[in-house]
Amino acid sequence: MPPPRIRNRRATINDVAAAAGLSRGTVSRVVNGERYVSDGAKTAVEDAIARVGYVRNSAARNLVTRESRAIALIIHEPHSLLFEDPNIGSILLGANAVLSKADYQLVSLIIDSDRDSRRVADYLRGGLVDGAVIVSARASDPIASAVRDIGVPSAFVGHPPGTPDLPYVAIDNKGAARTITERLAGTGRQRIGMIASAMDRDSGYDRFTGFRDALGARFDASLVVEYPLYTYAAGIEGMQELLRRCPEIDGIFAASDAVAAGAMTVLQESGRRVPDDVGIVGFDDSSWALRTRPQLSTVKQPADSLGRTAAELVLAQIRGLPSVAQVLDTTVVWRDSA
Amino acid sequence: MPPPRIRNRRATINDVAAAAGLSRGTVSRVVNGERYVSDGAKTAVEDAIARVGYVRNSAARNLVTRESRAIALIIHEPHSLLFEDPNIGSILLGANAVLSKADYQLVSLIIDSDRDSRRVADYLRGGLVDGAVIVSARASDPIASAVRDIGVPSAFVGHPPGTPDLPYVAIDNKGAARTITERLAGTGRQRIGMIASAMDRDSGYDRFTGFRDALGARFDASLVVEYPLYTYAAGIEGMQELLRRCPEIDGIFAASDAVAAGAMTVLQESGRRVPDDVGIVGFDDSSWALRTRPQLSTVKQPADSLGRTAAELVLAQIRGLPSVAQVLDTTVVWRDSA
DNA sequence: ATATTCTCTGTGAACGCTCCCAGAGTAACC
DNA sequence: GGTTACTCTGGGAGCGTTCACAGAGAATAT
Repeated sequence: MPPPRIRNRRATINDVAAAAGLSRGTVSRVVNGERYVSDGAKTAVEDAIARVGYVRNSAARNLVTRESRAIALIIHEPHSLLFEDPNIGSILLGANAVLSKADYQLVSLIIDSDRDSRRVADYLRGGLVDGAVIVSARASDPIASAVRDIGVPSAFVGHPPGTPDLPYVAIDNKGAARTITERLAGTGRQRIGMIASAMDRDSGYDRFTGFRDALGARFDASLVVEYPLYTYAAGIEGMQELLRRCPEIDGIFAASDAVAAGAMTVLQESGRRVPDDVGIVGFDDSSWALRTRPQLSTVKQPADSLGRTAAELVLAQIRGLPSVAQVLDTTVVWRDSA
Repeated sequence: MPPPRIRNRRATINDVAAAAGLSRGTVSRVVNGERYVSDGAKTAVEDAIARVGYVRNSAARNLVTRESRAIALIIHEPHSLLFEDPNIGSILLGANAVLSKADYQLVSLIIDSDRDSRRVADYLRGGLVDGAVIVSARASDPIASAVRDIGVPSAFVGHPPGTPDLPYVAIDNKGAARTITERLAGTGRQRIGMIASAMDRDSGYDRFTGFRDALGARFDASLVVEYPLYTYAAGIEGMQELLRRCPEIDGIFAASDAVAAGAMTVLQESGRRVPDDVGIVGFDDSSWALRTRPQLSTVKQPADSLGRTAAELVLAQIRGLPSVAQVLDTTVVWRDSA
């Protein structure tokens, strides 16, 4: 008959109870700050906890309470964008602020492969989180349908087509694109083009349609180029291509500030003056916008609020309250590039 | 006497066993892919799982196995840096790649307040992760000592002073700074200054001392300015200050590429040509370096490998293998800014 | 033919916690 | 002085797993 356990066990609630000369139940009450504990018992337990070095085992607790007090934030971005997209950081911090205040732990899970996708789905299914915020899932993203199937309270940042029934928080990309395009046209530009990006996402597609609608009859499909990602590199290539197609182009709507920054570099290297020869506007009002010379006119996207609101939507569901999709306002920030 | 439970319970392993006409043990064996289960039993169980919609409860599993197969990546960055520092994304993806292959889930926890700090410590203590990678903890960071006290396998990216006994992976900031400063001096510059940042971290401090050592007797403390963060804004301010102090300055070592980009903007707006009038070098070889005109000479920091190696150090500890601190190589990338 | 090994299945005993109920003691009310 | 309420404590039951062991039957070796 071997000794029951050699492993140096971590202290459990029973060890604390023994050390304090009280029962498991009382220790639990102290640990959870419940009522109906005498002062003497409380200090005895706190003493014992310190003495034996007790820390609560979350797995055991979660098992019986059926909750984890953690919310996942799932980031599904193409590799390179994780570095370039400044919105993600803001969304993350916004969500964290809300959840932190509600005493929930935000855990970020990134998906960078199919394998990750499956593992993350398992993580959600296993009950390790009470809810999930999904950032920038694209159309027909497997994680989107997995989330719905699992039935965990969730909210999307952005509105991926094909998941109509799940709560989301988004901005009116189309309306904002229309507004800024109209203002760009209002500066007297005649040949206005667009460097579109990420057309497989609502954000990219809607910015394009807003642009098209704004120009109406003046829309010229040959002045639109399209790239998969919102990157500086896309701006470089896109601008080069547009100049090749139409050297007299005098207005550019770039799908994001990073794209606009790339485009501006090409414009200036080609000897064109911004905004005198060519006007250019971006989208996001990220830190990019302040780094170009001249500074960018752009659409301010409330990334922090997107994160906050998404978190609130998830919390509402957890609490059994109704939670409806929300569209947040954007504003045009008019600087010097157009 | 009310019915035992109204709540629509999720299916458990027992429900599966009943549906399959087999025992709990056999179901468990199938779920975990163990040997010694007949083909008939296997398909019967798989069938039953699909029928009742069973998913394993991770809390119960973690409780008995005493592991979670998850590793935390703790990001403790000042608010604004989460957007600007491109290294973080690479570190994250590098760590994720290694852990994913080993079938561990990476969970990122961000610390943005003292409250977060405590909650994250609780999360680690609670056994919800089997290990932790800590990114960019500063000197005397409470989370650093918490990690040591908790005794969870861990590794630091970077080497915060004051935590000598924990494994870390870092680059030789001092040596790299010395090398690139020497090469900058080798281009014939006479008045070389530095825009230092983040001196409360090993990276910032070591880059400064490397710079000082490289210049030896030619080091001039009045040509060094210091800012708390590695930002574009620090580059702007720092360069303005240096030009005020010494208009004839002709060489700049910026503590990071973002800082260098800010500095270059100021230099060019002041009418100085880079590299003809002033040579400038950065640090990181981030995407910033390719965005400036001329492109930056800089030190290539293997951010992806830092993440990978840190993850490997943690896995080694979990497996009971020795894990020792590592210093990764950097290389100088010589472009056109100096 | 017997002993040995291997395959397959079932079941009790944890894992460490919270929940709930019972019960003892004390205080408050009429 | 008896009912009623409130405070405090202890301990059984159960959360959903895995693990270890026992044992039955089939295959292989002696």
